[in-house]
Amino acid sequence: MDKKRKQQLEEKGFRVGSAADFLELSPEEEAYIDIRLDISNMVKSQRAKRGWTQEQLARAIGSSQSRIAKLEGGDPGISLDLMIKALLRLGTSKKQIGKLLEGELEAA
Amino acid sequence: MDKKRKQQLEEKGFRVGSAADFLELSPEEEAYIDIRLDISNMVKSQRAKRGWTQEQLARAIGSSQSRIAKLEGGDPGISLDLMIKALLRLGTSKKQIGKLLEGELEAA
DNA sequence: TTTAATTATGCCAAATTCGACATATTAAAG
DNA sequence: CTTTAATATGTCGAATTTGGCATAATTAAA
Repeated sequence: MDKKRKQQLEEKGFRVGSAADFLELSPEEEAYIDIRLDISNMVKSQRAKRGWTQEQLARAIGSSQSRIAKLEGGDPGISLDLMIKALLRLGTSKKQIGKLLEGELEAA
Repeated sequence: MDKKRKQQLEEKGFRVGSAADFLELSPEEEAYIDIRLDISNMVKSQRAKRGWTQEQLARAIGSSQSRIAKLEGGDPGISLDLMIKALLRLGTSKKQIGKLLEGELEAA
C-alpha cells in the first residue's frame, strides 16, 4: 500500500526524499503533505460552498484559473501561501483553518 | 496606530496592496500576515524549547542559518512551506499547529 | 576588556512558483 | 447529437524563493 502511495505522490510531482528511497516517507514528509492536502481540499469545498467558479476565485486573489485547478488537485507546485490566500478570500477564518488542522473539521 | 503598523510592515518588505493605500489592510491581508507571524513565532519558541541553534535547525531541514534568522524575524520572503517544514522538524504536530491558529496556544 | 558562539543582514545564481495563455477534457443543458 | 460552461493540463517568461556564503551585530563567557 505504501508503495502505491509513494508512486501516486511521485506521479503528482512530489519529490520523495532519501528516506523514501526505502519506500517509506518520514513522519515530517507525511505530515507536510497531509497539511497541504487538507488545505487544498478545504479550498475546494469552501469554493463549492459559496458557488464560485475557479475563475472567480482566481480573479479575487489576482491569480488564474489554471492555478486554482492545480491547487485543488494537490499539485505540489502550489505554495501554501497561495492556498491560504485563497482560503481567506473565501471567507475562511484563521480559527477555522486551525480547526481543520486539528482534525475537528471534516470538510468545512 | 494603524499608520505605524503599516509602516512597520512595509519596512519589513510586505507589499501592502491597494486597499492599504488608504491606510488600512484588508481583513484578508491582516489575517494572512497574522498567520505567518504566528507560525514564525512558534518556530522561534519551539526551537528555543529544544535548545537548538538556528544552524542546527537549518541543517536538519536542508536550509541555511540565514534563512532561519529571516524566518524567525518575520521576513515576508520566507514561504509558509519552509516555516511548516521547520515546525514539523522541531517535532510540532499538525494538531499543535492547528491549535496555534485557533488561538488555544499561547507560545507553545 | 577579549574571545567565542549565536543571531542578523545583504548579496548571488539556481531553483521554484508565479500569472498568463492556449488548449484539452469534462459536465451540464438544450 | 451540439453548445456552452467549467475544470484540467501544459508551456512560457517574469517574479519570487531558495541555499549558500560573507560579514555585521549581538550575546555570553572568560
